[in-house]
Amino acid sequence: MTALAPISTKDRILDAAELLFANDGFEATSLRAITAEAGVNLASVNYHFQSKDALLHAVVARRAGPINQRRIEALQQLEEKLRNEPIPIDELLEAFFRPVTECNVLVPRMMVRFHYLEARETFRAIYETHFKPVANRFAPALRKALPHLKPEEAFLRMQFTMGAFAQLAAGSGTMEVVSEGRMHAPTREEALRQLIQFTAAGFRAPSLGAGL
Amino acid sequence: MTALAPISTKDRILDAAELLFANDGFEATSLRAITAEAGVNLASVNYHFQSKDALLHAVVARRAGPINQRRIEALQQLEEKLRNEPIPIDELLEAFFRPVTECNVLVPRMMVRFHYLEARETFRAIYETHFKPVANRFAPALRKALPHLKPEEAFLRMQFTMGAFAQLAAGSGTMEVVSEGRMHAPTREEALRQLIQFTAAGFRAPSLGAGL
DNA sequence: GAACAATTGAAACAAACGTTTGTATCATAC
DNA sequence: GTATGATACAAACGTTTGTTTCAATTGTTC
Repeated sequence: MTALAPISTKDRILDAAELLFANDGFEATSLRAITAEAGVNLASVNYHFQSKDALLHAVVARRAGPINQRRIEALQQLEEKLRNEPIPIDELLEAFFRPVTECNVLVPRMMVRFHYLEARETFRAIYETHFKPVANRFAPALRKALPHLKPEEAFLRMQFTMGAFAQLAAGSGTMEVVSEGRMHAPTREEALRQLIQFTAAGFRAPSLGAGL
Repeated sequence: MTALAPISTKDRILDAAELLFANDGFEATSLRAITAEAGVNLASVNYHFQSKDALLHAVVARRAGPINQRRIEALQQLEEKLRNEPIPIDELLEAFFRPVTECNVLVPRMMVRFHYLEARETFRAIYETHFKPVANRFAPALRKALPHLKPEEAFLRMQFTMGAFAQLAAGSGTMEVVSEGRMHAPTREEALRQLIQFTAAGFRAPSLGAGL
């Protein structure tokens, strides 16, 4: 086998775009920066993909597919194990988040940036294609796990959870910077466990009742 | 008194920039879009402010000052009321978040976009100036409120909390869109109470101990 | 090894960007 | 009544953007 596999131009573009989109954002990343990083010609982006927007779709699609597949597999295993019993909220959260934390660190950061930041219209399409189906798949199990919450409350807390994860995914190195070196960043596994510990407790908190 | 006060060019630019930065982001918003929205001449941005970056600073500074002042006032009141007793975590969270939710809705959304999205170097300066001081002011009270957590855990959970709030602030209309109209968005007061309920429970969750 | 399609390369395109320029307008002060 | 300052304006600056063009090169198939 070859020591270093020859990487196709297409993949080199995807890798570079993923890196730069994650670090600088979509708008701020030029095709020239991408092709320079990838070591390929400028025109090859429009040749292999059709436009910068289509490149963004391809970058996301390459990662979202496997992640969502593993999410659904994990959910199915839980459903089979527990039959009709409600799935505990922390196991549900782990099924949803572990596949993301176990892949390349760049991916969640990039996705988070798109999640509520920029390229609004383009992201809308990405959301509909790659995130909405898996969200709909998890929704019933989530409802069953949270019988004490009204639908609006459960939904709002799921949003909080997404935000907490986003903060984790987006901010690589945030802890060192903000604490000025006094603290070390947790490993990915530690961070995942802390995220689940935090958000599961949030979900289990009593309903606020009347208000909402 | 005048029914509708004449708004200065400078303020019209600030208002328009705040609106467009919040909705489209910094990079994606051109000075031409800002001046068109404000109904002023293109050059007036570089006249009243010096650059697009400096305009961003001004937009943030106009809002961050009053908000942080009210945050610190609320914290002082809690400290005086409770003397040396630890401040309950939910009261601490309310002191921190209520001043933000009670101001113009655009502001938190805009700040969130900058918080871990774009204009990295510019935002670093904004963070150091407007957010770091108030964060340092709250830090000791937070530690005292969370004696069961290691410093790293407390810090990580504060990050989760920021992310949960960010999701709330960034996504105006998210609930209607994602739920496809089945749910109505909560009022700001309801959302704040839900945020505190969720994150306070997260903070109170037991330490994970050894790992981190 | 010739023929052909697929891919890459350098260069150029129009459009949009942030910024600068020079001048006009308007108060207020002398 | 004229000089002075701050502000507003239209126009153009040079640069960068995403995209296109077309010739050169590569890889594959007969």
